[in-house]
Amino acid sequence: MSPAQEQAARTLLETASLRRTRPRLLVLQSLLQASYPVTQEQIAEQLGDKSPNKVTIYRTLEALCTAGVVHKAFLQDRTWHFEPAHNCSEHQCHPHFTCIACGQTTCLMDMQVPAVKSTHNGYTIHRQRMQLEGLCPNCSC
Amino acid sequence: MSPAQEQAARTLLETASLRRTRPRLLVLQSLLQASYPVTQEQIAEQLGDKSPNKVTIYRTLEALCTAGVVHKAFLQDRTWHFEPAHNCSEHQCHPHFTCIACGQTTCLMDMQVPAVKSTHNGYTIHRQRMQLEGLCPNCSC
DNA sequence: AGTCTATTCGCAACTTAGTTGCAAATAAAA
DNA sequence: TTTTATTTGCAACTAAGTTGCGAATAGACT
Ligand SMILES: [Mn+2]
Ligand SMILES: [Mn+2]
Ligand SMILES: [Zn+2]
Ligand SMILES: [Zn+2]
Repeated sequence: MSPAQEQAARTLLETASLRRTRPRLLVLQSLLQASYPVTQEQIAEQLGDKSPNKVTIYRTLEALCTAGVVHKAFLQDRTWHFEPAHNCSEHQCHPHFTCIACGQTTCLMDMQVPAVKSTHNGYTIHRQRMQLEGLCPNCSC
Repeated sequence: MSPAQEQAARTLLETASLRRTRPRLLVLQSLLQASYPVTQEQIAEQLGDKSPNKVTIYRTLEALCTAGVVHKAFLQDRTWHFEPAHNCSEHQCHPHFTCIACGQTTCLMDMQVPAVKSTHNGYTIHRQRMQLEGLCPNCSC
């Protein structure tokens, strides 16, 4: 973990008005250095010996989500995958692509998805999530 | 359950090359008469005394999904919601809207969502799911 | 109609992501 | 340094979905 990321984690906690605790700094750094959304288990694995307790990771993720610093990106195999919210706008997150062959999920930051109107027949739309399935470049062969 | 729906259920089973058993007919009829995606538990509840065993409902839904007659519409609260596939195209399902106030989910059959291209930077896209969150007409007040 | 067999069903036991209650530890304010 | 509200870790729990296996049955064949 780079010093820059450690600093970023501290700043995010301050932004969120959350106490600067060891578990929170570790979880945030783990999220920041990942290049795709990760699960509680992946975070724990990545942190190894230093990892906080499972319950603490979940509670930290929940607090960060409530503060808007982290998003629940998608639910896959009944498991939530989390990512920093810094690349998403308020209403529209980038699409996520899951390969049905290798299981790998990718953030399609460069794909243009037209945002739906914020209202539709009386519905007020706060958030839009796009989930794509198919074959990744590797598995398309 | 109308006789028409009973007939529709029989036809769908035939289409899917699945044996016409009591549990399968019941599950299919329950799906057909629902106006939104439903869970295993909702199906069991709706069928009441006549409901097949929980495991049988899951296995039936799985078989119907494999046959393409039913779709897993979305995962909510770690629970799959199923619906007949008859209103979806091969690649694009209609968007689903969940109200964050009352929890109700609606199929937005009339919303135009531009289908993403079937390829993107080497990714081959087979299926696209759009999930919307916000306030339903009732709760927008 | 009766027989046969591959398929399907029901039950009990299991798996696992996520949650809850509570006592011990600690961040940060005083 | 002291104090206290907040946070953490542990153990036990919850609940959707799965698995193994013996019993039941759809549908083919006589
Ligand atoms: Mn992403
Ligand atoms: Mn639908
Ligand atoms: Zn792949
Ligand atoms: Zn509502």
